[in-house]
Amino acid sequence: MSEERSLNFIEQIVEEDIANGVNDGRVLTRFPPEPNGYLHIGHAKSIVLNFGLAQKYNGKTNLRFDDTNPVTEDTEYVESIKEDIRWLGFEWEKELYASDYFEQLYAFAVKLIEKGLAYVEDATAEQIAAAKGTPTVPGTPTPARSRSVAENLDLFARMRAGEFKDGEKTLRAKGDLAAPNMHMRDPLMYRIKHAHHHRTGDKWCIYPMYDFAHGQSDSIENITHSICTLEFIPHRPLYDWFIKELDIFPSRQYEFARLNLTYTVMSKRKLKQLVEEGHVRGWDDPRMPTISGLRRRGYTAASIRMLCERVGVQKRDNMIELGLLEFCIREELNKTANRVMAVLDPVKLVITNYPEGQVEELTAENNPEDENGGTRTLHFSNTLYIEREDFMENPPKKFFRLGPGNMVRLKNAYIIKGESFDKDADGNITTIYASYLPESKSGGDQSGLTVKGTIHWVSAAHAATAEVRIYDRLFTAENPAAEEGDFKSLINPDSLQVIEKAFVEPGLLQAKPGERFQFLRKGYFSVDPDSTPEKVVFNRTVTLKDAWAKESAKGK
RNA sequence: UGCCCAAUAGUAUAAUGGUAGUACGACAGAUUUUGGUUCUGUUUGUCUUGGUUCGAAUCCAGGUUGGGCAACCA
Repeated sequence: MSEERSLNFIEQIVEEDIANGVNDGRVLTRFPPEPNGYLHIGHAKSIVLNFGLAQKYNGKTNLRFDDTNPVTEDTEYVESIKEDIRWLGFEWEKELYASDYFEQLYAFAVKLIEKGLAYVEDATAEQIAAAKGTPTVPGTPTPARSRSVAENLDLFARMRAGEFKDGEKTLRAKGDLAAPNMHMRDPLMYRIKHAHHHRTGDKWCIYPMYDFAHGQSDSIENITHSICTLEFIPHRPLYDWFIKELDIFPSRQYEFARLNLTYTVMSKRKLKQLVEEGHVRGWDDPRMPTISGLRRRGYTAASIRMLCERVGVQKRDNMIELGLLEFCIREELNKTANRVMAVLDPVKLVITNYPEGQVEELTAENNPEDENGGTRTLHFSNTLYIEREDFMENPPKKFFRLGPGNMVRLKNAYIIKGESFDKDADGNITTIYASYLPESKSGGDQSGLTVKGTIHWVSAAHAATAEVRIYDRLFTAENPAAEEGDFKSLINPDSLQVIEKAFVEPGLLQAKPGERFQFLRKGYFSVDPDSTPEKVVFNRTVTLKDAWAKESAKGK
């Protein structure tokens, strides 16, 4: 009752239908993936839409695998798709397969033949294409178009019986060869494929085409609102035509614009290529826009759902900025992720006036955004690691970190003042020396000083090591699919950086795969399934917003 | 070229004939033991030309631009 969110155009249609008593107000949607690849975030939009609509209007959603092409499909994909939908937080009413309807669809085809609305074609693919004409030139009938009903019935039965080779015959609908919509010019309904199907095995050698399977499957299930993407708009007249001529339940098709995200690709074909050619480590590589990739990267289901809700549902093509997805995950993790300190690019810091060998226990807040987040104990000593970028030999004015003579606070510990440093033969700083102010201890600061900067650290003697994988956008172009040439030439060569030995708080050794943390000042990280008890592996989900990075980039 | 779909700040999205609003971003400031968070403020928009109307982002017509379709893929 609280929010007054306006309805998207599909919700408006559904509400009108309910108001008009269409289907007695019943709402049944379906999510219909072809099991030939892994789900990506574009599918998430469809899932959130279909399942969300049903939830909102007291309906149900079926999961239906559109498995009408045996040569591309596999059970492996079926399993991953189910896992991903569940992970996103949705449960389907029925798990169904278009292949469950092969017998029924065959009967539908026979009915159309009997009505004189379908015929068995002898022509090859090339001949059919040639006879279809062009958008401006009407098609011409092939000789087979005038076959008798009896002959068509006989031939179609023999197609099913396996008397013909692949490509030798097809079943076509008798449409309108002059139709401006090319899909109505005698579209194919069945083709012969002597191929093993992942569910029906070798029972069938003829398989229905999308156009003769999808709408009919919707109808068989009594789907009320069949929601698909924009490219199926030209198929809708066919969808309606089959339903009308078959006189079956009138499911209705509605189309929305698919989700596009900057700096990635969203076509299954391209994603498959990235996997098969080894540009990424697999479908669940954390750089992939797949659901499994995003999950491994550390994205939560809620953040993906939030994105889908924020981008809305429309008919205009769109390109969503990756930044919006990042906003969604930061928004959630800021509230839920415990803060820890991790030094990714370490340099040694020695506190010259802190007694050698002394160890002090300090208290640190786990999450300032969470009152019940609790605290943990940190160990402090005279030798620490800090981030290399947190020290500058000649700091510019706005650099609020450590430098010779500069003061900075060590998070949860003391204020220190930079003194000197050692360099190796190559000019790299090897050790930084600083002094600390004993009266500036966190929680009971008596120093009266305020410093601009606070940096994170770990005690060298107490730190654990971990592998940290830093990810960046997979492509260098905003819209790789739109660029000239091979999209793979636009792959970002620096999309993965592996830090073999980062220093982290020792407590992190107990972290379990999937756990998420904020590495203070560095970003949100989640534990990768590659982790072992000996070596924890972290994936960087997303950086924190970084005002300093922006500021320092200005000078260049 | 034929048919179809679409067009509102940088990106998305609302306003359904009656004050063009919201979010993300950007910019500025305040707060801050994370250059994070939070808070405040600022900036930028109805593709175009006509028409209907007291009144048009919205309806109509023409144009422009972008996208889709012409697979034995889905």
